[in-house]
This record gives sequence, structure tokens and C-alpha cells, in this order.
Amino acid sequence: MLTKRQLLVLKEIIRLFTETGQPVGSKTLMTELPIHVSSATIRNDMAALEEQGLINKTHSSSGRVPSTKGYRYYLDNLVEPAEATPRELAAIQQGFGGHFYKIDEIVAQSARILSNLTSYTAISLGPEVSTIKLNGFRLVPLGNRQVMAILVTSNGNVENQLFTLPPNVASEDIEKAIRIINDQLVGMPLNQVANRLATDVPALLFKYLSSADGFLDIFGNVLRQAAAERFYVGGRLNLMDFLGDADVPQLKQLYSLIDDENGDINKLLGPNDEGGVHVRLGSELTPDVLSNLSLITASYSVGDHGRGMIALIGPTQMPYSKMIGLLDTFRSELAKRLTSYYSHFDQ
Amino acid sequence: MLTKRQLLVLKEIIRLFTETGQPVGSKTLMTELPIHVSSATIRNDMAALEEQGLINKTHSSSGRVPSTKGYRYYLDNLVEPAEATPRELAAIQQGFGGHFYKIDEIVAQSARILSNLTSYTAISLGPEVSTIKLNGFRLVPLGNRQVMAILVTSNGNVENQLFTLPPNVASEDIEKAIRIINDQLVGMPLNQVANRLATDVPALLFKYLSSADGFLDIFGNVLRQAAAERFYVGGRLNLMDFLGDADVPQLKQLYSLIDDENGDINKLLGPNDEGGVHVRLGSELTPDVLSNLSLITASYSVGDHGRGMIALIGPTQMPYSKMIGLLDTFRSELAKRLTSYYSHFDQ
DNA sequence: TTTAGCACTCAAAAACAATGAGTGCTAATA
DNA sequence: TATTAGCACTCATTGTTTTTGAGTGCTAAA
Repeated sequence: MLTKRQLLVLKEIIRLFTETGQPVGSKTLMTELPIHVSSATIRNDMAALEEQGLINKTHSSSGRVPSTKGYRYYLDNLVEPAEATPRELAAIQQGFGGHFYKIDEIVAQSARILSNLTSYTAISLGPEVSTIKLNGFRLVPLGNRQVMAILVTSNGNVENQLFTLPPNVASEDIEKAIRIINDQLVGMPLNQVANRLATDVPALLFKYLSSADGFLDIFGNVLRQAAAERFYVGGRLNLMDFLGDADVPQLKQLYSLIDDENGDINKLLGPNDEGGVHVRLGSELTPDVLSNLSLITASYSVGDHGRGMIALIGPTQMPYSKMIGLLDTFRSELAKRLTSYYSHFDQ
Repeated sequence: MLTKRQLLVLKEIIRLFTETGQPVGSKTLMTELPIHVSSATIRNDMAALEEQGLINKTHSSSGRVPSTKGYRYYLDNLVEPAEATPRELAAIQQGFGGHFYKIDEIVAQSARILSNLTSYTAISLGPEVSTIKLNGFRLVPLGNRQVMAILVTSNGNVENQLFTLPPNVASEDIEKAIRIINDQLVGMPLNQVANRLATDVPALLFKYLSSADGFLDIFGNVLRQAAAERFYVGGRLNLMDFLGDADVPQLKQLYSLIDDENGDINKLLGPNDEGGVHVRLGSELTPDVLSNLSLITASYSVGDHGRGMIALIGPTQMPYSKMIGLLDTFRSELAKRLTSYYSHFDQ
């Protein structure tokens, strides 16, 4: 349908537009293209490309700009991912170099590294498995009726929360509660634990304890924390650089979207079922705020510790070949780092 | 030096400019002022005010705008703080109504409430005392060589950090270390503890333990966390509303300033020695990014639990009388809430 | 199929005019 | 002496017109 030269023209338009941000005209293309044809010939090709909806004019006598459809075609057929440079690889590895005590620290760090590397905004979603189990639950009395609740999961995650006991709670009651929890629930997947907490566990506790209410709340709370899907954003401020000059209202909307801790981030990122690097842009993106942006996602797997996802928000005119290659390298480095982290808990 | 009518004119210019954001002309003033004089008379007064540098023209034939000096004069001599409305008071009290397990939760909440109430950006700095003492230090083993370090201070603050033991650490060593720490340091002000941690404590530990290095790191870390001055920002996004349309670079600078967790926030807020509500604006503010903004600070004291501070960043043309009154009410409500919180630890 | 040539389009910049809110000054007035 | 009416003047803002130039589509020749 499209000739080889026309594809070359499309590719070049995307390259130049990405570089300069300006519509690309036939004369410019004539000097930039590796082949030697006149500007009139290129104009004919451009007319064909426009016919297909792959490029657009900003006004009747302007140069051309790639359309969403054009980018889509480019991404599906033409783009050649560029390897990450040694310098980039080194930056990634150095970023992951330190010692981490929690998965979340690694995940947060991954968002920082990626945003630094790209100058875009990165969102990192840690690996998640439905098979995480409850490894233990403690209450550490700290004096003054303050107690710290600590929940440990099979993947080495630790959640804690401080709370204050009601005045009338007996300390043997606490110990009993702890014993019951640990006897009954340890070794069970977290979602099952949550289930039982909603069904038979309360009765069980009430059988032995005088007042189990506050206790249940706390346990439920920490459990929810442990099961919650957390994500980390790196390079928040970068949005301001690439998001159109002065579109402050859009900026604000975007930040609310990103900062919304309890909002469903998956709605934004999409499912992370398949491996590989995916790009969605413009009208392909669901919340309308993103309509002039581009979202690159890459999922990775950490053995049987589940799949995570890392995403990049940037302008539509991204250097895709570079970014796709970089993200591909990045996700495998991140997976490597997480695997090494988990190896402590696998013996 | 200035006549009564001139002051009235200044006050009215500030009121109108705050309301409309537009330069105020002599005709407008004529209709708005409570007294009846001609626009020419007002023009003469305006000339006098301009002579003093209290108001400015934006161009040679424009209306007048209050200068920084004009605002300063207004704040020092003319402003009449307005009482917080019952509705505002109710909002504050409702915001502080819930149960809090940590001081920091209250402080963070205070920033949220204040920013909601004002639509500006609020910074809240919790009460800080040099007399906080170390109440205890624990290490809770969690399995897999993971340990949670917990530090409790005399004001009920609890800091914790997760870490992993090196493979060769004996558990009796840990207990010994804990015992030494608690015997030697509990009851001592945090800064003294930090001091001793830098001087004689290491030797002490090394005397009894084979390897105390990682252990010291952890303790030092948690101690630093406990002693750190933390602040909370509410209504971050509001900056975008009142900071000039489209001055994205300034926005970005401001956010870096505010988000900088380890930066010295006191440099921004100034000392909180005196009580009362203070306003600084324009060129009176030190980081230049703030030069077209206004910063209202209010400090409060929570008995012998030290002094805290709450601040508001907004546009220079704020409704000062309202804001000053509101902040005054707010700080006393916050102090009340904190006092009630601390009362648990005072018996 | 490609290309030279040319008329045509239109955003952007520049030049110009009109409007009107607001000023400073002067001279008359209370 | 303080106030005011009157008037010429200034200048940001808005609207209009012109000019420019990059870029296009089309036609006819190579």
C-alpha cells in the first residue's frame, strides 16, 4: 500500500519532528533524506501519507506532523529499538548498587533512576503476587499503652503501625490474641487471611477475649497495608518541562492523578500481563488528561515472586527507539536486582 | 507625615487590589471610599503615597498597585485581623477530631486542614524541643535475619527501621548491645545521646561485642530520624492556582524548594522565637523564587513540649486581615490538640 | 515516474490607528 | 490653604491592515 520511500519519509518526519518539535516541510526532508529526490516528489509522497491519515498539516500550507495513527504505524512497523548506552547501564547499576532493607525501597529507587535517566516521569509498581503468605504478627509494647503492631509476610515485607491500647485491656488478652492469630493464620495467603478476618476470626477472638474490637481494627489495618498495591513516582517535577508551556490546569489534573495514593493506578497503566515494552499515546490513553502525552510501560517478572511494572510518562514526540531500548534494559536490571533481594528469603 | 485620608486611600487600594487583582484608579476610589472627595483630590493623595514608595504605577498612565513597602506599612499599622468564622472554626475542630497515634499525624493533618481552608499552600512544622529524651530502644527479630529497630522518645514519638543482620552476629551480642544502650543512654536528651554515640559509646560496645559496626549504624540512623525536624506540606497543588499563570519555571523551583526533605526548612520559614502571626512578602523573603509571594507564619507553644510553627504560602495580594485572624485561631486550636495528645504521656 | 515551475494559502510578524482608562498640572473656587 | 473642574497627555490594549515567507497542490514537460 505504501512504497518504501513513503515509509522512509514517514520515519524521517517522525525523527525530525521529535528533534525539533516543528512541522516538517518537503524541502527540509529533501536535504535530510538519504535518497536524492526532488521536493515535489516528496510532496507527492506526503500527500499519500496524509491520505492514509498518518501525518497531518497544522494548517493548509504548513509542514506535516505525525498523527497518532502515524506514530502507531511507526511503533508497530518501523521503530528500531536502540540499545542502552554503556553509560546508561552503568547509571542503572550504580543506582541499584546500595543495600536495601525493603522491596519498596528498591521500587522507589527504580522510579528515581528511570526518571533521572530520561528526564520524564516514571512510575514503578512493585512485583505483586497473590501467593504472599502471612509469616507472623507481633505486638511490641512500648510503654504508655503504646503498642507497635508488626506484620511480616513471606516475601520479606514488613508493615508496622503504632496504636494506643484502650485503658482496660489486659496484657494476657493481648498475648492470647497474638497466639490465636499466629496459630490460625500464619502460613496462609494474605487474601485468605483477609477473608477469614471478615468471617470466623472475630468470633474466635471474642470467644477468648473480653474486648477484641480495637485489636481487630489494627490487625485489619496493617494487613491492608501489607496487601496494598503501592507505586512510586520519580521525577514528578519533570512533567513541568515537557507538558506544554503554561498549561497549568492540565498539569494540576495530572498531578492529582499521579498523587492519588488510593486511586486505581492500574486504570492508568493498564494490565501488565504480557512481557515486553508497550507504548500507548494520544487518544489511545484513557484518562483524557493524557491525550497529548505518551505512556511507555514495561512489565517484568521476578521468578515466582510475581510481575512488576515500570512506566514512563513523556511527551508524544519522544525518541521512541531510545526509550524502548532503555526501558527494556531497565526492566531486566530491575528484575535482576529484585531477584537478588528475594534470594535472602528463598532458602 | 501621611494624612488620615491618605491612609484610608492606601487601605482602600490594598482592599480593591486584593479583590480584583487590577491596578486601582482614582475614579474607582472615589466611588468606593466612604468619604466624598473628587477624583482629583484622590489623585493628589495618591501622588503623595507614591512619593513615599507605598504604591506604584504599572505604567505611566495606569492605576496604582501597592508596593512591598505599602503592604509592609499596611501590615504594621493598618490591618485589622478578622476573627475566624464559626464555620471555619468548626472545620478546624472537625479536622482535628479523629484519633491520632502519632504527633506527626496531627502535624500532617494540620497542614491539610489549613490548606483546605485557605486554598493556599500550608507548611506545618511540629513542636520541637531539645529536651526530648530517649525512652527506650528495642530490636525485634522478625526471622530471616531481619530485625526491626524501634526507638521511643519521651514525647511518645516512635521511630522504626528495618534492617538485616550480618550472618555472623550472635543473638546474645544483640541483647548485650541493647542492654548497654538502654542502661547507658535511656533518660538522656536526644542530642546528648547523639553526642555520646559519636564519642564513648562505640568503645563501650566494642569492649563487649565482637562486631558492633552495623549495629551502631542502625542505632544512629533511627536516632537521626527521631531527632530530625520534619515538616508537612498541605495543598501543594494550590501553588498552581495562585502562582502567576504559566510561570512554569518558577513553579518548578518552588516545588523543589518545598519537596526538599532534607533541605533546611528553617531557612525558608525563619526563626520561630516570638509568638504571634508574622507576614513577610516580596523582597523581604530570602529565596528569590518567593519574591512575588507572601509567607505568613505563626508559631505556637505546647507547654513544655516546645514550639511549633505553621506557615502559609500565598500570593502577595492576600486578604491579610482574614488570613491573620484565621492563622491566629488555627495555631491555638492546633496547640490545644497537641496538648491533649501529649497529656497521655505526661502522667 | 519524476521534476521544474508557478500560483496559491495562511500563520506569523510588523506597522498603524483607535480607544479609553488613568494621570499630572493649572487655574478657579470655597 | 485645601479642594476641585478642566484639559492635555500617556500608554496598554485592541483591532485592522500589510508584508513576508515557508510550504503546498497542480500542471506540464522530461
